Amino acid sequence: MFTIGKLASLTSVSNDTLRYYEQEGLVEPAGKSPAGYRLYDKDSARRIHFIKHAQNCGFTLAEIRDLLVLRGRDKACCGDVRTRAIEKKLQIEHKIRAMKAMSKALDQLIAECANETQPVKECTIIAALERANVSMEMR
Amino acid sequence: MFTIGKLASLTSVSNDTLRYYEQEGLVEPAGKSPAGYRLYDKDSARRIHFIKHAQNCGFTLAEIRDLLVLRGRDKACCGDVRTRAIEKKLQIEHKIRAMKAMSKALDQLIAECANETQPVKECTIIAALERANVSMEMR
DNA sequence: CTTGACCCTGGAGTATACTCCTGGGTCTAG
DNA sequence: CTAGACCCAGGAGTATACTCCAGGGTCAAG
Repeated sequence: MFTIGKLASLTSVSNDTLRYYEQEGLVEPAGKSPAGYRLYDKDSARRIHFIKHAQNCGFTLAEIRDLLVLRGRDKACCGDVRTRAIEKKLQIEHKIRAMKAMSKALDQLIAECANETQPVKECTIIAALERANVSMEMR
Repeated sequence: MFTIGKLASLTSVSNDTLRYYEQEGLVEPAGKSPAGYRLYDKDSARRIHFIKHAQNCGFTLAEIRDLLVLRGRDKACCGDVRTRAIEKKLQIEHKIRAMKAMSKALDQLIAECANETQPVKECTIIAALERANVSMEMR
């Protein structure tokens, strides 16, 4: 069991952020000290890592909370989680395609702009980005 | 030449958003009507598409403005754009790796949770996400 | 028994990217 | 010549995800 500052440094988030997550229903301390200090355990750290990872991958805090709540409900069916997972996977795949197109466009730009003294007008970044045909319907 | 509503529907953004972009220095109308209506041309539409695409790929409006401003400066060297492009490419590659890990974790989840009536506790989404080893230092 | 590091709550402030509202002018079809 | 659709500026409001602050309690070391 450790206090908030410890968990904060273990997970590289701030005390404030941890309290904010608690307020938003994402993490509960494992317990409280007699003085009212939040006390956390290893599981809390795993939960924070989970949150950060999921966030990194494009889940919002609300979505993450949903997943965490589902996990908590013994009666919830796998199907619920599965549906969400499939939905999210499609979103992620879409985003990956967009990012790959962007990456390619950047590659081209980097290659073609090797001449450092050439004026920008000759650069192809804008053309490359305009060419890249990725749908716009993403958030 | 067409008015703001036309451009809005052509590019699937709202009138308000277009005015906001103008305010933020991202798009100028090609001209104004005698009554003060904004008038746009095809280039405006291309610019909006560029903005939306770049945004979709993780550029912030500030970064996009920088790129657009650079394009406008005849004297700017290709090197400036190139440096930004390389930086952004690294960020994008990092993000793509994270998303791929997430996608894989989701695949696994979807496969393992094929039994729709299985309780969530048996699901592996959290485990999968916790296993996925993607660095946390991303924004 | 005090000092400094740490913790608490509650609330305000920040950045980004919109989104909506008020109160008014313009334009086109019937 | 009027109704309805569209445009304007300026400013307030929203959502997300923090971040900071005030005012005060707690705890371990010396």
